This record gives sequence, structure tokens and C-alpha cells, in this order.
Amino acid sequence: MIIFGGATATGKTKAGVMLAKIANGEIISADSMQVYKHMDIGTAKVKKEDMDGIKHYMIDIIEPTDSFSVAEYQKMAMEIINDIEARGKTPIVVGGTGLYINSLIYPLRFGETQGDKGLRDSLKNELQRYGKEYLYKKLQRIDPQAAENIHMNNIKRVIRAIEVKLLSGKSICDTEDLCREKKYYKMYAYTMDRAALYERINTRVDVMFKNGLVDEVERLIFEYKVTFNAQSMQAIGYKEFKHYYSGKIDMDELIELIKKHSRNYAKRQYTWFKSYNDCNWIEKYRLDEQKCHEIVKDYYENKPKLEV
RNA sequence: GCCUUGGUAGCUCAGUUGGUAGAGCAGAGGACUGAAAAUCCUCGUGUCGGUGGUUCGAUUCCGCCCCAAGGCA
Repeated sequence: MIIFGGATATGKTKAGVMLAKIANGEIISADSMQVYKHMDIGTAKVKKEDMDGIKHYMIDIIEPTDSFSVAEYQKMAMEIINDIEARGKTPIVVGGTGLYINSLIYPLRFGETQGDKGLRDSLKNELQRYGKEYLYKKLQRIDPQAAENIHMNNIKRVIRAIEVKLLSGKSICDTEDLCREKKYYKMYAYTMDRAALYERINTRVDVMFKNGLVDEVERLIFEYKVTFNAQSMQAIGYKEFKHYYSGKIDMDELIELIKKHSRNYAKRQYTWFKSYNDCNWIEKYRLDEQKCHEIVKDYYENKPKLEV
């Protein structure tokens, strides 16, 4: 597959479509929030008319009241990718959720220990009652190797590590060795000047509000009965409304907060993509048809001939 | 014109009973294996408004000046 990543507001969507047209490809989104229906404006989802006839997958696949996980993503997306290849087309993965991309690059890594809501809740309970030191000590006791790799304050990861150990008997670290198989891919990502990116993000958020973000959020809450506890409502551009509705912040502060969170997020995405040694960085506005042809050519020239 | 309260890191503010200062946010870097747009880690020298004085030593005390907010005329 060809992977096109990068930070938000960097122009991945357009790039993906351009690439897909030249590569005779279809697009698989790698975005943890665009999977949700009815969340279009705030997640900057591709519009029908911008798809330009290119098929897009992994968008609008679940209700905003549902929860979702990387493992499910991996399973569904891998099937789609294999199908696209079987039909002689080029799978093009476009998105900014690094973990989701990882799940495609290291195909075996997910799939053993499911998340267990009851266990998580009871661990959270212990956290509330006895504090994070207690939870962390518990992890140290049952899985010292994991404890070494996870910071005590990183509660979500501490809980997951305990969960994996308790449910499977294995360390969350063990899975790493099982999963060395790599799928063939070429990765690209946009870079651009940080200050310029932040400017783009700011104006994009303004545009979202002009395009009716407020209405979209209200529809989610009143029509689709989504609460702020929902996983989908962790999304930037949505979760901040909680503070607006409770009166803690006004509209201007809401907008500024969303901009800030988006900027912070973009920075984290950069960190993630920088950690891929095989990521090819493309200067923003440097991707044209010529370059797309080069990418596709390079992809097929290096692709292993023997595919199972 | 007088009185009061402020002027400390890009922003909001702590603090120093006189020994040149520290949090949050921003910003930068990093981690990440079934919640990931989540979660977490690391990084703080700035004429402490200006200027004179007291002092071994002042951002801290005193005088004057400048700026801001409020009050009284």
C-alpha cells in the first residue's frame, strides 16, 4: 500500500485523491474520528464532490454512540486493502492517526486481548479510591517489564497493561516479539513550516464554525443522543463544547480552545510520523501529477512480486 | 491635581521577613501496541517598569519619574 500521512490541515485528503487517480487506487482512511457518522465538519471529512469518483473506505462506518478500537480498524481495513489489491488496484492509506497506520504496517500486532469494560471500570475505581501509585504498584507486581516501560502517570496505559496481563497472562510487551512481520508499503507525509501550519489550522477552525459546526454538535446531542462521555466526543472540535454548554467558556473562548487543541494535536502527529525512519517527507505544495507518477512508479518497482 | 492598587518568563500570576526568582498556559522535543483527535514524559536567565538613595549586598526598604486600573476632586 501507499501511505500518505501528516498532521491535520496539511492537505492529506486532496493529496490522497490526486494520488489515487494516478495510481488507479482506492482510499482507505486512517483516521480515528472520521469513522463516525454525522461528524463531518469538525473532523474535516472528505466531501462527496471532492472524492472525484475515488472510492473511500473506513469513513462513516459506525454511529457516534458506538465505540471503536484499533483492532477493529485493523481487521476491517486489512480486508479492504487485500480486496483492493485482488482487484488489481492500488490501496492508498490516507490519515493522521499514527496508531491506526501502525496496525496496518505490523499486521499481527493487535488481536489478542480485547478491552474489557468491566475490568477497566473496576481498575478506574481502584484508581479513585487508592490513587495512581496503588495501580502502578499493582502493575509492577504482576508485570514488572511493562511497568518499566510505562510511566506511572500514564493511567490509560497502566490500566491497559494490567488488563492484558490479567486477561491473557502475558505481558503487553511480549506481543512485540511475535509481530515482526511487515507488510510492503511506501510512506509519504507532508511537511510545512510550523508557523504556517498553525495559521492554516486557525483559519480552518474559523471556517468550520462558519460552515455550521455548532449545528452539527447540537444535532449529535439532540437528534443522535450522543453524550460527552462517548468515545466519539473525545474528538477535537466536539469535546470542547462541553465547557461551552456548562457556561465555563464563551463562544470566543470555545473557538480559541479548539484552535489550541488542534495545534497541539498537529505537533503530536509530527512527532509520531518523525519516528518512522522510512517516511518520505514532501514539502507542502510540492506534490503535483509528476511527483505522483514518480511515487506510483517507485511503489510498483519495489513491490515484492510474490504476493500470497 | 490628590489618593489607592498594580507593573516579575510570550500570556495569567506566585514569591523573596534584603543574599539576583517559580507555577500554570503557550512554545519546543519525546513516548505511544484493542480509548489514540486519547494518554503521558522532559525542557524555565527573565535589565523582577525606570532612575537615584540606604546597605557589604536591593527585584525586595526609601525618594522621584513613567505606565495601567480604580477612587476623590
